[in-house]
Amino acid sequence: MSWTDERVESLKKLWAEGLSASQIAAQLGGVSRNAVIGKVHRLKLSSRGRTNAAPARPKKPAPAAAPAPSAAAPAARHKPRPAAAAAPSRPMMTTVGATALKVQFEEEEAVFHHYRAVPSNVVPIARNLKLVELSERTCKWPNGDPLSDDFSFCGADSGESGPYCGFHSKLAYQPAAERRRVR
DNA sequence: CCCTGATTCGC
DNA sequence: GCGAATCAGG
Repeated sequence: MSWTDERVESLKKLWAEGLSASQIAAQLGGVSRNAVIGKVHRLKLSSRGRTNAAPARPKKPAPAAAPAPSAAAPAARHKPRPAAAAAPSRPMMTTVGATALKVQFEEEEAVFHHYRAVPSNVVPIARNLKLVELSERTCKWPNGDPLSDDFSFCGADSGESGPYCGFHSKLAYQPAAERRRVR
């Protein structure tokens, strides 16, 4: 992908809207956040309006002495960055920004509801224990309204470590993993 | 560890 | 000009 006038235009717009470089990169597609940042700098768009008290970072890396790894790989200038993976067909690329944020929020909502909805339907080896009946090895997945009288915990064997049984630990941790994968 | 932008420098 | 690698920081 190259920086066509159109793409540069979108970049300017999104950057002005306050989106992060990675978010912009996702919106444009086909570029990394580094590419976006690099372009932003070349366009001299840095400041972004806000009060930039100039954080100041005059540090220089200084390549340091070469390790001289004897029979090391020569070039090694390869990049394991396909980068163009994302970009899953968007209806309109013209109206983004706030819209993008909204979409992201709705996705989070969906995950949250999934997280909360499933456990009430499926029952592992639950014993529906009260809070005081829990031990180190009992699953602490909550069932019902905490303010209700019949509020209980799964109570199934959770094994040596972890607050949840095998079933609920998946429910508890999988959504987060999926969310991460989507990014 | 996740993320952010900033900088350098080989291409 | 481009952007990966790296840096500094939240």
